[in-house]
Amino acid sequence: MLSDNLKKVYIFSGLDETELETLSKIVKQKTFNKGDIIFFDTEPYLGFYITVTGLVKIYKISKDAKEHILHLISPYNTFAEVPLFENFNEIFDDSFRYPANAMALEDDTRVILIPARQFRELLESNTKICIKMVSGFAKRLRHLNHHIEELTLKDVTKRVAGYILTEQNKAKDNDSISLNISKNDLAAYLGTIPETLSRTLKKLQDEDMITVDGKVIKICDMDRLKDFVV
Amino acid sequence: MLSDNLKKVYIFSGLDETELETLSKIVKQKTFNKGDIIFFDTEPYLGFYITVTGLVKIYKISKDAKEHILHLISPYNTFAEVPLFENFNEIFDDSFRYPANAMALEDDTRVILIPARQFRELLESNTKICIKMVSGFAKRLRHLNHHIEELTLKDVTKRVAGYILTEQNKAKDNDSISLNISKNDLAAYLGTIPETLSRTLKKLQDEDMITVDGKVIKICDMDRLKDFVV
DNA sequence: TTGTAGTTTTGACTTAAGTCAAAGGGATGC
DNA sequence: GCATCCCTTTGACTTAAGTCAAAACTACAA
Repeated sequence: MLSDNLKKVYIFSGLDETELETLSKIVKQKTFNKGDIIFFDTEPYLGFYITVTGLVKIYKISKDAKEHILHLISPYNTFAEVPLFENFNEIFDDSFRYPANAMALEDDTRVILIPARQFRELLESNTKICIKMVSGFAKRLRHLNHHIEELTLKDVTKRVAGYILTEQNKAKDNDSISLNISKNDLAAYLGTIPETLSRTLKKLQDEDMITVDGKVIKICDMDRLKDFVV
Repeated sequence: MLSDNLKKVYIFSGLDETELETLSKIVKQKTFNKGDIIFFDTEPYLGFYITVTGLVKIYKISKDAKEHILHLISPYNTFAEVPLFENFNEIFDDSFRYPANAMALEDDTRVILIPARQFRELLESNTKICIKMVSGFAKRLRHLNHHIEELTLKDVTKRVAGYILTEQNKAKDNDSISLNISKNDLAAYLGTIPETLSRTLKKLQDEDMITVDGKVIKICDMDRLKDFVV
């Protein structure tokens, strides 16, 4: 049910049943297939989104068609909330655009659109949501800081090794990870290109730190991998 | 006066005189000289800061001593607010560290420290501040998104040209800018090294787009510079 | 003024990572 | 089945930007 989905979203976790009902009346649900565009950075801003199922990539494209992925949004996480706060008045005219592009990476990617105006009204009357919003932004800021640190201070090999360790840490149960995105997308996320990523994984394999089998990467020498990334 | 300074800080701009008085009693003022460390990323988190005079750089250092500057904080802007929202309970134990390093870049750099606990209490009772905090974070997020876009999608020459145009846009009055930071720092901010920055500026000069005289950069061919960066 | 330290520039060289082109793989649909 | 498309890998080559070392310039202090 819709309000059950909303409840699982961090910023809405403080709302009671009535508030959730009210909210669920103003939101819109949409479903996308793999490769479908959710929005382009040229479109007027309508509001922010929640991923309910599937996976969404937030990305930028340069003039010469290079792509860089800023975020990968998994279920019950939000995206495109930043423009909400652009400027109290300007949001509601048509000049506002989405700050990046969003694409579904899996079939049956379901998202919920929260319209900007209604949400802003809710926010101004509800301190709890507001504080959660700040916390959510803080988390996002930490992620971006970390991302910049990785991109500027580390070479591709260290970034790849770092990504593997982070993913393994999330899964935690065993020493292998299964990529949920294509290697093309992983390359774009790590600030490199598929060819280089491929060669890098091979290099880490030749050094006996990992084994790669399709989308499954197994960590063979955790210790060496760890003090290699730092 | 202290509360006059606080009033000029965006997130405090909604507070009345009494609230400002209360706030000014819990804050601490500190003065630093050029090159002084305000905090290291190894120190326990005390609270966030406001720059009142001077300039502060927020930066990261890699194991092999490479530096990257994340932000440059000018007067009446805040820094190190993100950890405030790390986790409601954990902030107050000693395990919390600053997420990056902060250094004064000018003599007589004055900052105000807002202690974490007291500010959190203020925040929970004051929706206005909370909304301004979200807006402030949104602005920061936009900046970081832009920064990542620059670093990943553009080469050094485009980044340098982009920086010049942004600075000129801020000043606005004429077509030349005066760097307020050293070229070493500018290089670290643009994700490169001093040698490369020097050569890049020379290249832009040879192409007759700019002239460089010490810290003053004059834009000679605005149009060409503009459609060069995109 | 000279000294000293820090910043910036220049030159010669190296290298990590990108480009281009082609060949394998794997999945999906007809 | 095979054809098509996309993803991934491999090889050969190029290049942007980094490294290292030294010189030039700047600024302030003795």
